Amino acid sequence: MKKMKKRSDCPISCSLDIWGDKWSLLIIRDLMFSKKCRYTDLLKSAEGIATNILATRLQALEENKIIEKSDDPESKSKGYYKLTQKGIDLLPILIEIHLWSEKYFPIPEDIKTILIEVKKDKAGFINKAIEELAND
Amino acid sequence: MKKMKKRSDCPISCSLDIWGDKWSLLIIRDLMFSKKCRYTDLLKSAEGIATNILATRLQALEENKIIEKSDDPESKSKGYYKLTQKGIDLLPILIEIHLWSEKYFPIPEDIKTILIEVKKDKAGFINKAIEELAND
DNA sequence: CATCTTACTTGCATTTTGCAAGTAATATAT
DNA sequence: ATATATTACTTGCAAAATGCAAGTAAGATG
Repeated sequence: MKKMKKRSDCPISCSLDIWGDKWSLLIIRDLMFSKKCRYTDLLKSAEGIATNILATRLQALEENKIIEKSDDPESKSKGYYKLTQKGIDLLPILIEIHLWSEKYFPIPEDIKTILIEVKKDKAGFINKAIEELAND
Repeated sequence: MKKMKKRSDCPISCSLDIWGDKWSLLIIRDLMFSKKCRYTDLLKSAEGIATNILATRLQALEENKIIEKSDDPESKSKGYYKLTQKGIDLLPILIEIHLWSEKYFPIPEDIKTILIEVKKDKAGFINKAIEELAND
């Protein structure tokens, strides 16, 4: 897998070099909120990612230590992906994207309900969620 | 300009459909933090965007009401771009990307200094910055 | 032991990106 | 007044990334 060359020292630019494409944050979203962790689960997500794109994105995210692949102890044919701490720490970014979206687009009701909780105590929500994610 | 088709109702996905590429957030960063507002200023940014890519991204951001183009009253050959409220409201996302970057990469000292202020009172910093941006 | 599932890989067409050069409408200098 | 420069792009083309369909290999299931 060819690495994206670092374009500058800007923190936004460095971040985008890693996950600044149309698919990476959706994969991270699935691992974070849906607990989808197997390759086939990720393939089934609403947006319909192509299998070769999924494979290359997973590899890039793994190389950048955002996710890690583990073997399923029950079955040798199954593996699963999970977020590293570096990946879990993207949660505040995903939350802010949700809040921005809510302001400017119609969004699903179930997500709206969760965002009401977020807005009551953003820092508290994030800390709790990060802790839960770290305990998996 | 061909529109990115909406892939799903997910707020993350809808957001990425608009600004989820390697360049859009860098343009928004420049308009937000450097007050670079002319076409040639944006072209000169550290990452070296190609002129045709800049033109298509600006058009897409304008169509999506993230930025708007105005004429310079002093000069007919000069125009400038500025963020709309919708664009200004991306600030919390950019701030969280900065904070994530700071945790995982070496980042420039001047930005670190600003992030110290951000961490003292995140909500306060964001409110003040949004207000200032809206008054331009 | 045959079929199914999982996790991919490969090949190829289409789309997007990147680079270089070109252009048209002002603006500035001589 | 004319020549040069600047601004804000557009165009053409090569290279890279994406998307789609089909294939594959190892392990699980009936």
